[in-house]
Amino acid sequence: MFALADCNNFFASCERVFRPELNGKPVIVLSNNDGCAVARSNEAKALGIKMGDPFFKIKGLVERNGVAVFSGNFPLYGDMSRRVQAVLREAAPSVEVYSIDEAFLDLRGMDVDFDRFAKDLSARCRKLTAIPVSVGVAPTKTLAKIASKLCKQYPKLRGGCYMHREEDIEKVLRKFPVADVWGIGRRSVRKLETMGVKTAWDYRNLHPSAVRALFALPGWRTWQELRGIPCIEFEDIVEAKQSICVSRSFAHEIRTLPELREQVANFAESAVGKLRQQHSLCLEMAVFAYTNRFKTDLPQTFGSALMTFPDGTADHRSFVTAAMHATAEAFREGYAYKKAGVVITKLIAAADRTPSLFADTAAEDRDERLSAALDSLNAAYGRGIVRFGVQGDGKVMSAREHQSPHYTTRWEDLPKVKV
DNA sequence: TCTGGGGTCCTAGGACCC
DNA sequence: TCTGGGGTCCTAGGACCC
Repeated sequence: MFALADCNNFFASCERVFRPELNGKPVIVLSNNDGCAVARSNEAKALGIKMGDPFFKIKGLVERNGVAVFSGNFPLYGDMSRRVQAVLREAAPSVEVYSIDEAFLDLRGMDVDFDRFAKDLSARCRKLTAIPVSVGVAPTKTLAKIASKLCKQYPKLRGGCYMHREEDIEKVLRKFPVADVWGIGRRSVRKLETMGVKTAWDYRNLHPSAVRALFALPGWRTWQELRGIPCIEFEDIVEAKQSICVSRSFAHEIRTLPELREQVANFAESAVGKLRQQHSLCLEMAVFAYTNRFKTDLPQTFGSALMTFPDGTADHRSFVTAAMHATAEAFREGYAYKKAGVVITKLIAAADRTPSLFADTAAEDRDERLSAALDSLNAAYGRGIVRFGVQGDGKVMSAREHQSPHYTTRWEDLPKVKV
């Protein structure tokens, strides 16, 4: 058996932990620049607010209904996520953290009452972190995902449920829209519609050769998993990322190269920080910048430039320098840039590096010590405490009007308890 | 005025090898 | 005039996830 633990309306729930008066009230959390709704409490969902709705379009609705609005507070959500993970790790020997708000548990070989297990685990998460979590247990990861969704739909199953009997699975799948199945995306749904496949049960009953022909390997795996045959690997070992991207939309459009350079320098610094944390080197970096695609009356452009590091690098100075060259190459006068980013790819483990025959190893050692010193200063005193001049104030431009405090990650934001 | 950010896996097809 | 067979590696694009 596998379990999926899914935090309900995660970002909204995190905000509520520290604002308990908002329990039972509509809450939404916005994306970068207060752009879109990316999390909604049940009450906000009931008002018709959809995932990804642009904030400016729902502002009226939000004000009329007294919806509590929060700008995204990722340090808080990341910290709450770690707390939930810690509780999950106590419950099972092997945990796969699938996203910031979901984790699979490997229950193979465990001999317990799984229904009890699911409900107890949910209750324990609630007690220790104050986050509501839905725990679904089933014979495959795909079915466990479905089980955890059931917990949210049926009050009787709140917290946790165990789905394993063939007749129960059939009953559930017959009512479960195929579009909500893990691994079935929009494109596949369109194909399936023309074939009259509407529910997970319909999909499960397709002829295997049809599945292979139309949906290739991923669709095949999903088909098998719906039939109770596990074939999606349990990945509890965190692999180093193969690519790292840092990108943002700007609060206001950028028209000059120096302004763009400042933003990109900050993206590059953030990217190299992540790269160094996983002890990798990168062979390729791309900088891109583009205009606002929604403003169709303005001239549009998508500029990008590629830099390569044949020997691999994770050096702060090399990174920022390369990013600045690439920015100059990608930038064109006369456009209003709305979004830019740095993507680094072709990552290798630092230990696997083949040094150049002609490298100046003394200089490389010196550079590495400098980069390591930057890392430790920034870790000890806060990111950006030591930075490059081109980074300006070291902050990425962003509008966040509804920012909540960093309750758990910043001393001055610790909640005060009245006595 | 205002429309998110960050990933992975798979496949087909081209380039290249002997 | 005739023009094989079998393989690997890389890349771009599609599809999907939260």
